[in-house]
Amino acid sequence: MSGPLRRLRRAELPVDTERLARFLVGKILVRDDRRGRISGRIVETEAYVVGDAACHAFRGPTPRNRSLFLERGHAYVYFIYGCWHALNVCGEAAGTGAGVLLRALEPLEGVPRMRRRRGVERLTDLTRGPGRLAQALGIDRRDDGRDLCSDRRLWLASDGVPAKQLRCSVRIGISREARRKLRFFEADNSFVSGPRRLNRGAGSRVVAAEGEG
DNA sequence: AGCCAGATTTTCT
DNA sequence: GAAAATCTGGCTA
Repeated sequence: MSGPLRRLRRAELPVDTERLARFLVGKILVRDDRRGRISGRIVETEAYVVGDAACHAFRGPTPRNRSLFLERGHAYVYFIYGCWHALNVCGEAAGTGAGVLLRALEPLEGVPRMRRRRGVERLTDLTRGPGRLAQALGIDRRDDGRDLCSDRRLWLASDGVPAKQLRCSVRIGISREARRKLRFFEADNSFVSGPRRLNRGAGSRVVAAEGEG
């Protein structure tokens, strides 16, 4: 059910953060180093769009968020709650701050290393949630600003398999602009984070996919 | 299955 | 000095 990996080119990334958030569900995030490869299928994203008070770029560039203003396809990695990192993909033209938070992966390669890094056994505890996935892949501030369309260590790929059914809901863990439905995920995928009420039933609705697999 | 409190530190007001 | 795009373990609010 998965073909060979093909690196995503910048030209095929939508030039719009909300569309990019939909586009990235079903794509692959790859971590390569001398010990081998860790990869996972992106099953949940959130868009933090232009003019959005919940977006870290809303009040303009600071030392922390400056890479969020890079051209689409670059990484913005921030540190939060004293112990976690989270990975975003920039979604607009250079100079415009907006991006897509990668919230959950379905593990593909490198599961033993993910287990060691996370200190847990259960497959669904490895990469379910933004902090967990960053820890499983060893992502930290050193990855901030990488170009995911050209970097050797951290990059985006497609295996040609599209997401089955895409749904959207409100975003998780924010207070500002909390009603906007900018969270996207694959329906009925057990690696998606968040409360059940958002993932099943009336808390979410079906949306059209963005592009091919 | 759902909800809550505590951990922990950077960042900006 | 408070808030923060979270996670974990424990209790049933």
